[in-house]
Amino acid sequence: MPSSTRPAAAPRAAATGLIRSVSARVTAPRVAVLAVLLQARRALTHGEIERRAGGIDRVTVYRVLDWLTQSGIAHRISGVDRVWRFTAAAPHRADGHAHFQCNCCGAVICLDQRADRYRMRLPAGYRQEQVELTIHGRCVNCGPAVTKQRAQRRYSTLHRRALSK
Amino acid sequence: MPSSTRPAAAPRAAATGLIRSVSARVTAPRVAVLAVLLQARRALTHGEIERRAGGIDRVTVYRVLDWLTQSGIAHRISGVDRVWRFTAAAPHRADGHAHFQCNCCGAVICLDQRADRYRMRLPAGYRQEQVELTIHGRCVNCGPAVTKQRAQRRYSTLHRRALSK
DNA sequence: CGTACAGATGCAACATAGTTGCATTAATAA
DNA sequence: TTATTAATGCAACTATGTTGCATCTGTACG
Repeated sequence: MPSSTRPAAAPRAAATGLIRSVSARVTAPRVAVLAVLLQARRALTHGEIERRAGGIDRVTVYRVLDWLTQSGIAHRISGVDRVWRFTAAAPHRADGHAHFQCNCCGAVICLDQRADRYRMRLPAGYRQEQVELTIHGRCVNCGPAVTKQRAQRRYSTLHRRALSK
Repeated sequence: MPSSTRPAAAPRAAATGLIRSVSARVTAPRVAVLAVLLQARRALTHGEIERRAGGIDRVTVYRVLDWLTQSGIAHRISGVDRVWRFTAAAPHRADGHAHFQCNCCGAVICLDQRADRYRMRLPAGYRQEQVELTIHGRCVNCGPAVTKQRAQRRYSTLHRRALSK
């Protein structure tokens, strides 16, 4: 099959289809960014997406990600490290699923379990709208934990460092 | 009681005691910051703490908050708006309790319910260490919701604005 | 196929939250 | 009272994200 030999071709075609499906303009940055998300096995930060998409303006990447999120094509997660991460929003997990974030490397993945079935007792006058449930721990790449305290200390600082490269 | 007429006296005394209880130096910035936290009825951002503590260097406030968190005296929460918020860590809620964050004004409060009883199925090789459970919705001050979509759009932008003043 | 135009892009400048290095100050122990 | 050592304050820096505006381009329409 000569037309499918380039590895990046399939995600780009899927990206184009998704963008067209919300009747929006199919532009190079949108296709590139969405193709990156479709290929990722975990949630990516803006920086990671920018690097993988290659040659697209920083601001445009922000705007494309905003747009993808508002269109429901992508999904935005806030980690403990004050950084947004994005995934292509597969339909089965469009809303309310739980996440995992690694205490060591900061990587975020989506879990299958729903979070929005938890109803909490709130003070009078408060209304529950969404539930955000994130498990923190060690991912498969980071192996078994060091001490609990060391892990704690790494929480905020190391995350950012490890991920920004 | 002449010694308790100044309203700020009691929190400051409590703050001093707490700092001494971990055998650390009792300094003016530490007492001021911790007294602010002890008086707060919700989690405060760095900016709010700095303003309320009055006249303490920005960096020192960051360092005091870091130290309070690492000493277990204070407790750090990451909201959807990429801003740390801090509370004095009451013993009963030292670990694993849920939080509420308002979609409208961004305010964060601690809930009584524990979050760490939730065990999630994780992919092979992943280890659960902490659970973070945050309910998003409308707080009592912000009243009933507008449309769901409008609330969504406000999610990231309005939070920061509303809170930074 | 050519053209018009809404809307997307790219650039520069800005804003905000947090961090680092280092000289000075001050809380505690002796 | 003094010495020691940790904490402070200042300046400069980094990272993440936003805004304004001129230019370009994907799409619809002729």
